[in-house]
Amino acid sequence: MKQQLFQLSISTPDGQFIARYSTKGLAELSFPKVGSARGADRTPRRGVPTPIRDWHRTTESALQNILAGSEPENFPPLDLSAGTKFQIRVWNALRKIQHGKTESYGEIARVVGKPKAVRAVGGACGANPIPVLVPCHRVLAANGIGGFGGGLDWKRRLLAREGVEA
DNA sequence: GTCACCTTAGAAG
DNA sequence: CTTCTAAGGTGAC
Repeated sequence: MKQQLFQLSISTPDGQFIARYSTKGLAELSFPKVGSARGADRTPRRGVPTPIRDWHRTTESALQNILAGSEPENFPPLDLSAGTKFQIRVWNALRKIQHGKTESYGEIARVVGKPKAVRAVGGACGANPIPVLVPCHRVLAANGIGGFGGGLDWKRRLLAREGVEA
């Protein structure tokens, strides 16, 4: 059974992000599609529960803050229940990385109690449903920036905004 | 079952 | 210094 997600868009200087909410919180966030300026948001004007509209406000503000290179004051509740036990631990570890700081895949692996599961951490980052708010981009390889599934370009840009040298 | 992936420490050349 | 290998979790085939 698949539960209904409420999809709303967020306009930023970098384009239109798409946020999807479950009844538990923000479940997904996706980068703008290049070139598509049209309102692809299937925002159900009348079916959005009040708490979700509220979270969306917070998400918008948090996202815009991060893109502008500053630390968000508030985060919406995140619904990470789509992930596996391991992935959820990784994502929670990522959320602890402070703005402007970075960790290596090895560090995260150690934090989640699987020091040797470095590559698995990479996998979990790639599976991260909420980029930017769950800062998968703050995880670098031990010898450089490493990779980035949805465009290494974004990773570099986000890090640059935070004043991080990659 | 096999392979590829946002990795890395260590051994060999 | 460069190259190769092995090892972990997960999803696609």
